[in-house]
Amino acid sequence: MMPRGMKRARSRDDAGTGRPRIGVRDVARAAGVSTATVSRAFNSPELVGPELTARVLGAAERLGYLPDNAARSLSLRRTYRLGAIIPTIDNAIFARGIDAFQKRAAASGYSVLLATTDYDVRQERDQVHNLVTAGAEGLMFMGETHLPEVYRLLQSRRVAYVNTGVYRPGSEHPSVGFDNREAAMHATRFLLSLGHRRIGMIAGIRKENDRATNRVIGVRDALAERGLDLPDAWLVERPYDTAAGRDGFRLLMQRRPRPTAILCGNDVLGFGALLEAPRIGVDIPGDVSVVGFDDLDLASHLQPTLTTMRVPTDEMGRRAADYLIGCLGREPVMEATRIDVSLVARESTAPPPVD
Amino acid sequence: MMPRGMKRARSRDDAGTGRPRIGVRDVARAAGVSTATVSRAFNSPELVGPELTARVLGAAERLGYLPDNAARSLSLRRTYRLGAIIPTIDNAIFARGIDAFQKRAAASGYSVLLATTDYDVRQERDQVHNLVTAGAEGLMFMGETHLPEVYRLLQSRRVAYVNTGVYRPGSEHPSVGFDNREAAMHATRFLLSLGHRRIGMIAGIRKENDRATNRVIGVRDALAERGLDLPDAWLVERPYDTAAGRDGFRLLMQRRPRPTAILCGNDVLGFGALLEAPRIGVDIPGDVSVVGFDDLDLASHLQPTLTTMRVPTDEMGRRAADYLIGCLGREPVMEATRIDVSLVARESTAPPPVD
DNA sequence: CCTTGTTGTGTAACCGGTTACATCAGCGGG
DNA sequence: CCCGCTGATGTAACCGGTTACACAACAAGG
Repeated sequence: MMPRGMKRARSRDDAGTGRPRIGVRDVARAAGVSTATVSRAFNSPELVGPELTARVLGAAERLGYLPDNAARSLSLRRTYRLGAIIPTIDNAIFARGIDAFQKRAAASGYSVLLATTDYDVRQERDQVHNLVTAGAEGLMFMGETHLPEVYRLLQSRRVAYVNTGVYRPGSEHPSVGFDNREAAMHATRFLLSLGHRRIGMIAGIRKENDRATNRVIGVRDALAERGLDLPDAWLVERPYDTAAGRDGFRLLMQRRPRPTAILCGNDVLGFGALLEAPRIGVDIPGDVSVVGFDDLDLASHLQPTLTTMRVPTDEMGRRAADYLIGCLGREPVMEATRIDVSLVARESTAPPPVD
Repeated sequence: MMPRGMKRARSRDDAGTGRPRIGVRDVARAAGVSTATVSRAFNSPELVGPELTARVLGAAERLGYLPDNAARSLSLRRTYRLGAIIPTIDNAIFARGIDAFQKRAAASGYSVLLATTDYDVRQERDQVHNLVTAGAEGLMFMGETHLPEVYRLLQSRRVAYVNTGVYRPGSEHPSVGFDNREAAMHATRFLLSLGHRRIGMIAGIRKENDRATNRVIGVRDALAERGLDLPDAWLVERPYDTAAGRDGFRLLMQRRPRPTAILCGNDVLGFGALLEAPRIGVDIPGDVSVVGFDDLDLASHLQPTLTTMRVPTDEMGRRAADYLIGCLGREPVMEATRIDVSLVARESTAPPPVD
């Protein structure tokens, strides 16, 4: 029969490849102290005599000790892990937000798990489940439309979360962002102030997307203030990519009467409009004005430069991280944080043509 | 003195907010079985009688049991967590790769930790440290230039890793990607075949960036094959953003003699060139041909459309995930995987002007 | 000199799944 | 009828840090 020691010896190396993993007990032995002292030397050195601390750290260094994350998490009942769930990482606006979120999280000792949903709430639900079982203590969402079971899961597991890209002060759900309806109204009012009365829109897909939906509502509401409306013929709904933007623009340009200004659901659609125009002989802004949404890097480089709503997603990502970290640290946190968006007027907008 | 039970009771709820967390022991009690059976019912149901399995799953469902990730990781000595480290998420080419990487990982039950380095190897080292201590079992890198201590850490911790965006069959480090020098040579030969002899380059920052470096070398080598060279005056080095691309293009256009073709270190720089040209009265491709690198979405939409090297980063991300997962599953894996890149000829290239 | 603190360190029991090993039931063959 | 084997289930010892509590040493105050 195998001696007792054998089993333990095998269980402590990496899959039989030799080299046992080094733990607090090893460091403790090497430094001639107890495991408690080792742990304290790392996490609260002020509780340990200075020369002992040095001895422990020295031994740890010498042995190449790195604490085991899983054991630490289990013992502390804290993972220091956040999750971020976005529709797609392929849109620079989300990418930038995630980048800022991750950097801020890292600065506070949190790591970030990433997942994408392709704008599908069912994929979102699955990913939320994945992230939560992977130990995420806090989740950053894009938008506020999530399946009820998602909110239920978060509640029952006591996972902190925050909806970004939206601002909803009264809501039961925390948010960091801005009011999409209001922002769209602002952009629309700008077009109205230039003299436009026939305003069309290339919107994103509204199904299960509160931001896309509210931007359309914003345009409608701003038009309604002047007794105008947004006829179906002037509203096209397209996925957020450049080809779709071109396609949508071409379609709107075929309408008669045709709109003199077009508001796009985001910059990528706006780029499509800008790039399609010269190919079908439409002058921007001479014939038609175009407004985007997000202010991506390229907006200021295309010809003409694109008038757009600037959305500081990096700021949003940082604030979202701050919110979650604050929650988890049991600090007082604001339930809703407003991020300032502003209209950046560039070359793609002008008064409507006189005809 | 506080009775023994008290402490345990407190330690089992979430920070005093009530509701004790539900564990295998609770499920076992509710189902009238042992903890071993509960565990087996979840992880290897074939070892458990069917009606018992059902009883266990039912009880778990009823109690809202979700296994604790940390405990599982500790016990299994597996985290099922991968890390991805990229220069920046703000470039669509990386974003797309990460997206594919994450999706493939999720499909195999792995979650993905994300970190960015801003093209700085010291930030990279810190992030590697973060990800490893956060429990990453495998790491995906961009490029192969990493600090020696990074490789040392990975080795000593037995963390799997793979360098992407490069292809290095003989190397001691696994890679998934393509040969950047060769790809740049290919693009350069294309320009040569159009008749260009004065070829310039807007390169990315080469310091600590093997891909940027090798692309420059590739251009040089392809030119050398024809007895040509790349004078310093025709090589500008710029960070990967559109403004820098415009700037670099303007500079090259001021050189006398000026190049008739420009190869850009990536598409973002290429976009800059394309967008600057009309503003300074340069016709592309009439006066100058421009080639990009990556084939981002916009490359086929700008006017003129951009000739570029297509790099299927999504495929690269998937393969990288496959590689790491294979390693961790102790399956046989290839040490180097080649990803096909190809030149996509579009409107931005033509024979040089006759002058 | 004997309390009463204060500070520093050690012991060992946690955290919550997993699984080696023990146990027991049922079954076929000798 | 008994033995050995197979298959299902239970018991309890892990995994590796953390920390409540015990305890020792030493200083200050009475």
